[in-house]
Amino acid sequence: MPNPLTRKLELFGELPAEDRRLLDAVATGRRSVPAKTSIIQEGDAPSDVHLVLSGFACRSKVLANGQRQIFAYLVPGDFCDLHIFILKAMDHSIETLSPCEMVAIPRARVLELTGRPAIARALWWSNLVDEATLREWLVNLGQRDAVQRIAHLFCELHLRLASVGLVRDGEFSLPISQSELGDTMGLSTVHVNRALQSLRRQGLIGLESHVLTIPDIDRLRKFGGFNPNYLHLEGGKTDRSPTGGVRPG
Amino acid sequence: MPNPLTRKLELFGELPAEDRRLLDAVATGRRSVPAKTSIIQEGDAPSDVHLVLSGFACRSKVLANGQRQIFAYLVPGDFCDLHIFILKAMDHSIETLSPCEMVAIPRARVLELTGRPAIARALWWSNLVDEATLREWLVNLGQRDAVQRIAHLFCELHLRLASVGLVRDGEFSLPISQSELGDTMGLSTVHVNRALQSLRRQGLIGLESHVLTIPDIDRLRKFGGFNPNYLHLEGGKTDRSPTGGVRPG
DNA sequence: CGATAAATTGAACTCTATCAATAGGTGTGG
DNA sequence: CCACACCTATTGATAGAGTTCAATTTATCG
Repeated sequence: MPNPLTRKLELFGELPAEDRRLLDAVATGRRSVPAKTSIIQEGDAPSDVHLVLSGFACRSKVLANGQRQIFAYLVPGDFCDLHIFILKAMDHSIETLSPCEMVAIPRARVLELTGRPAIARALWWSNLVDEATLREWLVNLGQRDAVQRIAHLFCELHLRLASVGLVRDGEFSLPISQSELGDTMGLSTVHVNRALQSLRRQGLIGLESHVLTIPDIDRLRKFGGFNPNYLHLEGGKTDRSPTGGVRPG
Repeated sequence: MPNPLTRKLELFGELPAEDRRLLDAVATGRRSVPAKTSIIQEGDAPSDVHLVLSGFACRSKVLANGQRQIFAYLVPGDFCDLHIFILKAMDHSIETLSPCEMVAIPRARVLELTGRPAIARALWWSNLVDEATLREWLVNLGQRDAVQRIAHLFCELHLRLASVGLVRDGEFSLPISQSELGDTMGLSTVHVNRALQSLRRQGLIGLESHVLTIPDIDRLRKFGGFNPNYLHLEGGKTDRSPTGGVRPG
């Protein structure tokens, strides 16, 4: 059973068996981290690279006045801080949203991985996708109203989680609070609540006890103006169907 | 006289003379591009890498309803599309804002550059800074009101342009319209206009015939909540003074 | 100098935030 | 098992920031 990192990187293209073995081996020594726990603080210079194996974490920054902006969700298969090889200090923080399983991979081990050309290319691809995602979030905050904005985010999570096998029958676990959603979308908690009700009322989503249900993903995509091209999944092993290679079940 | 690319990359660290020579040589064959001209369209798979030598260009995306979001300004020394080595197609467009001078560098030439370890590292650094900038813009859109938002953008441009020698006495050329500013900040043209007036009224900026004057950068930074750490200039040849190594003149 | 784009202003309207209160859930200690 | 504390979700009412529409003035450019 491949770990989520291997699974994600193979979306870019098939990996040599030896590479796959190396990647799978990296998931040993996992540790459980409770929800709402800081992994890395702004200003830190971590020596290990952290990888999420289960649960949701996030990148975020807290302003002087206490406002917080979350600018990425880290889901299983995502690296937290690959840039430590270049940058002197973190310019943002990383913390868990839900209880997570993580591994801390020593620099040397990561260098071993990036020494393998296929892995290096896949990691580069993954980094470019992260960057494209950031751009799409900017479009989301700049151009869409609250309801569309949240719909768009849910479409993205649906696809990203499906690509690591975490979606079943259009349902997936969304272990975050409405206030955290607000910090993600630049909205107040109250308004997030009302936007969610609007989505439910329109039958676009179901959301109960932190399980999100999307009865008709195409409808939600149309509503939120979601176009999956920025996730750059079309070149790899996935197909070009409207759902971007993701099928229920 | 080094070109702006060389100058920018040396902010990360001194380069071997031979590397510098290679980088400077890349600026031959420049061509002039008028304002508001498309360089690369979403969906394209460009074969050359484009570099800005003078003027302002931008990354942007236009939604189905005609709304546009600009998510990066490309100023002298910035590459437009280094990712063509990995991604199959552009997920956004690039166009000039002002008249620009650009060069199209063939893939092979770029590979020659990235074959030099010091250049490769500097380019990686530059890419990470671009990504951090994107995150900061997300904070800007998500958490700050219109006036602070614009103030923050101006502080960033001040520092970035100063780092390639384009700021004199707190003044620099800002060859973009208020409507483009609006597309950048997720604001209507009308509101941008009023926000600019507010900044002028407070004596935080002067802006006349596309020349921006910042009489007191520290005051503007405080107002906009600007912290230059995300531009990661502190590790290179610049100092740690409050202006991040940038001095008038 | 005329034509066109950009900047500016006013007024009405909308979306989102804020304040405040209530209800539901969960975990802890007794 | 209950009481309590605390956090999350929900609802109502009000205020504010930003948009939209429309008109006018000011630049800019051939």
